[in-house]
Formats: sequence, structure tokens, C-alpha cells
Amino acid sequence: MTSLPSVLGDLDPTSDRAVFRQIADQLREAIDRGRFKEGEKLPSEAELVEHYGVSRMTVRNSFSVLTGEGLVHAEHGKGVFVRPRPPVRRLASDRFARRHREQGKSAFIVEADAAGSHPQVDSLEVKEEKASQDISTRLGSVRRVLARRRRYLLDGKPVEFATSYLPLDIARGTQIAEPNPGPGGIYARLEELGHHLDHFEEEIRARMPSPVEVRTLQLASGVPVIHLIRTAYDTEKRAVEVCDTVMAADAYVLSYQLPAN
Amino acid sequence: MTSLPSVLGDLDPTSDRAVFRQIADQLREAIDRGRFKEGEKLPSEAELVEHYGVSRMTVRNSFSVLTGEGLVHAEHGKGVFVRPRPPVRRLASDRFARRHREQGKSAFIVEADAAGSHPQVDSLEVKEEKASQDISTRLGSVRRVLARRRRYLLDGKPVEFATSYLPLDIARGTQIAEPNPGPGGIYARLEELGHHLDHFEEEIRARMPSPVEVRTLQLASGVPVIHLIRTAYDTEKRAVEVCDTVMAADAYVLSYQLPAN
DNA sequence: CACGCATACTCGTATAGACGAGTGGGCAAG
DNA sequence: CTTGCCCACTCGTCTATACGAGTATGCGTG
Repeated sequence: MTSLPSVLGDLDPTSDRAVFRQIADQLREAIDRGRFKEGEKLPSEAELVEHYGVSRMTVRNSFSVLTGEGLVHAEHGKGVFVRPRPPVRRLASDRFARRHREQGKSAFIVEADAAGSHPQVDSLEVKEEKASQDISTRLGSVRRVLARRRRYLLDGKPVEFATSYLPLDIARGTQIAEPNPGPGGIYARLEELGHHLDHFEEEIRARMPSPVEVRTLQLASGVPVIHLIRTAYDTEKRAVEVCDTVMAADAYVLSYQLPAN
Repeated sequence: MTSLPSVLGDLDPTSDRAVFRQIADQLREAIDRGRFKEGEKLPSEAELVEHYGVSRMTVRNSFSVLTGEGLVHAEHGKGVFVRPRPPVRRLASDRFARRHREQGKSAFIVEADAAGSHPQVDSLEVKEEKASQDISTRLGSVRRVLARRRRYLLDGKPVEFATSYLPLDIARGTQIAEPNPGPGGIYARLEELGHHLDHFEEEIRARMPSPVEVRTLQLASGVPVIHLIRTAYDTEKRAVEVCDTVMAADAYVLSYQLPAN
């Protein structure tokens, strides 16, 4: 019944490459060649134990290599599967341009609808709090800030967690301090309040998620996060908002246009 | 002699959280609190086995969790250490602006010198080859391209691996096809050849590295890569170069300026 | 003093076994 | 036929043991 040999080959006992690495290599190659497709189940631990004649821990060790690479994921009671790639969301550099801010819906909703996905925003929290050292520096030495936290989901799967920070003297008592900031989002409100936006600055990092981020974004292991910190400046060169965003890296492509001069 | 208890605490046998996770949690917290500092050695496996009264595999399992998070790394024969963060290289969005292209040295060299690091560029390969599907699409359906591959190192540590692709009708027979493209790099050459640059488009992804990338960039496990694909357009709207760059994510912060309108 | 080796300590790899817990299919009872 | 349970199969966790290989230290020999 086992057609594994046709896909997987044998171990090389003369190789100094560790057995679990050889197994991982063979599985990886089989996946790369499409012998196992996205979402498909790999041979079970028991089958591989039998096929290679090694102990179960050695097979599990191979799986843990592939899991760390983000290639596969295990499901308790079911098996180990080739990790499917989620639909990717493209973030264009003009996504905050004034011309996109006309209609009522947020960019996230509009975009998702267009892509045929079901968008959702939750875990709203809006409150005043002490600014962290970093946020304080970016906003120009403010002590306390208004923090707006929200999580974005596509088809029920969380993809992004964002917090906006605004100086109290700008945001307090305005619609920005309300759970729903109204059409066009807080940038529209800022402009109505006389803070004409001049430009944004975005800082991008990538790293492995903290345990909290793994939980919040329901990340499979082997999936990094993109950490984006955007600062909005008004025409007076004042930083009027800092937005701290953590995204599931496998769900995003960021895109920027740069002038050549 | 062990002062571990003062740092690490005990296990909670009533908890349904797996033992190796509890141990990982305690170590992570100790690191976060600075009880173990950057580059410092954690207790050895044997010490933790003794302290917690568990088997060695359980301790190793904890370490593998932290390793996957990029928090620690093991050195054979020495111990497990808190992973030091390398000096970060900031890439500003105007790094390819014409005004930075005047002097002879490349941006990478200038920048590194300024930061007091020792820069180095190696594994140069310049050759004509068949364009991949993706590159062909980006360059506007070309069949073959000139590929320029190089690796960038800071203080001996590789941080970035980049390949530039150019259409043959532009690059063949010019200095661009030489190992050393001359002062100002290939963008200066392109402009001299009459391809006046208009703008760049950059696409950014983050993911776990492939085994090849792990080797090329000497990546510790738990370090993702930033994958940046830049396309250069001339004033005729023609794509004249595609640069595919893979960076060690822990060594980079990308920074972009976006207009608000 | 300098060199080399023995040794103890480190992590790396691998085996064998045990029990637990989630999943799904088949079978038996109603 | 439907319901519910049992069982087989899956991965998760943990123990105990063994040997290998890289590193550092110190001691003894030359």
C-alpha cells in the first residue's frame, strides 16, 4: 500500500548530514516539487518511522524543522499538512492619499470587498493612557496619549493588529476619541480639525512574533510578523499621529513608489 | 551553589500548560526582565534538568521554543545564549535619489563607514541568463537578462544578498556588464546611457528563509528575512532594472516617506 | 615556559517506550 | 434510520538512556 518510496527515497548512511535533516530535506523537496500540494496531508509520523526505519522522535524532529521554516503545520489528531498560503493583501504606498479618503468606508473594508473577502474589525479599545518612551519621542515629548486599538480580520482570520496614538490636545473630546471615528477615518477628522496632513513616515521591521502576537493573530509557527510604525505629520511639521501595526507576514505585501530624484 | 531558584521559580503541576512551555515561559520572562542579558549564557541543560527535575529532552524542547522565537541560540560545546541584536541598518526611501549618486563610492560603503562598521561586498557574479517568469513579467516580457549578484557584509557578517536583472538590449556590452560598474553604480550608468530614471517601485515581503538563504546569510534560526523587489522605471515608463534583495531581518529597518495627497 | 593531551562540560543526535488527547469512522443499540 | 459509543489513528508530552562531537581548562611533560 505504501507508495512512499516513490516519493521519498532512502537515507544515506554514509552522509554526515543528520538523519532528521535528511528526512526534512526529502520532505521539503517533495513539497517544493509539488508532490505534496498546499493543504495536503504528509505521511503520518508512524508511516515515516516505518519507511525510514528510525525512531519517532527523529521523524518529529524533521517535522519541527519544516514547521520552523513555515512549510508545514501539524493538526492534533489529524496529521501534518503543507501550510496553505493565505490570500495576500497588498498595501500600496498611496493607500492614505487624500483622494482615497472621500467615501465613507475604510480602506480595509473597501479593499476586502473588492477582493471578495469578508472583512471584519474587532477588539476595539479607545482610551487615554501613558505614552511609552518610544511613542512619546515620536510624537514630540507628550506624556499621555489617546490610544485606539483594533484588530482586522479577513474571512474570520486575523491578519493585522494596530494601535494609533494621538496627542491628547488634538484628540480629546473630538470624534477621534469615539469608537467610531466616522467616514474617512481619523485622518479625515484630523484634517477637519485643521491639522492638514503633509506626509507620512513608515518604518518597517520583520521579526518572529511574541507569544501574545501569536495568540492575537492566531499565527502558525514559522510565520514572522511585519512591524510597521507610521507617523503622520501635518503641514506645520508636527507629528499628529503614530500608528503601530503588527501584521501576519504571510498575508501581506507592502508596496512603495519612490521618486528617483 | 545554584542560584537558579532566585531567577527561575518552580513548575505548576496543576497547570495544564505543558512543562516545556512553562520552562520556556520562565526563561523568556527572565530574559525580558533583563535577568539574562544580551549575549549572556543561560543555565545549561543539565542545570535546568536538575533545577526542574525533568528530563533533558523536556529542557531541550523549551530551548527549541525560544530558539524558534529568535530569543536565544545554542553554540555547540559552549552553551545557550541570549541572542544579541546586531547593529541595525536603516534604509531610507531616498537612498537611491540622484543627489546621493554623485560621489564614487556606493551607498552601502559610505553608510557603513559613517556608522563605524567595516563594509565588504563579495561573491560577485555577473552573467547573462534566462529570465524567470517573474522577472520577465516585471521587465516587460524579456527572455534573457543580465544578472548581477552580490552579497553585502558588515564587519564580516553577511546581511544582504542582492541580484539585479537588466534587459540585454540595455546592459550588454556596457560597463553595467562589468564586475565593477563604476562610480554611482548601475543607476548612474543607466542614466548616462540615456535611460533617465523616473521612479522606483518596491515590494516588501517577510518570511522564513530557505535553507540556501540560511547558509548564504549565515542566519541564526528564528531570524526571518525581508524580501525586497525593486523595479526601476525610466521616464518612458519602461522597467529598466529589477533588483531582488534578501536581507537578514534583524539587521534592517526600512523607512519610507509618503506624501499625504 | 610552551606545548599537548586528558578531562569535564557543553550541546547534538538517536533510540525505545509510555501515556494523553483530539479526530473520525464504523458498528451496535435503540 | 439515527444516535451514541468504541476504537483506531493521529499528534502532543515526557522519561530514560546512550553515544558523539565541539570547547575550554588545567595539568603534566618536554
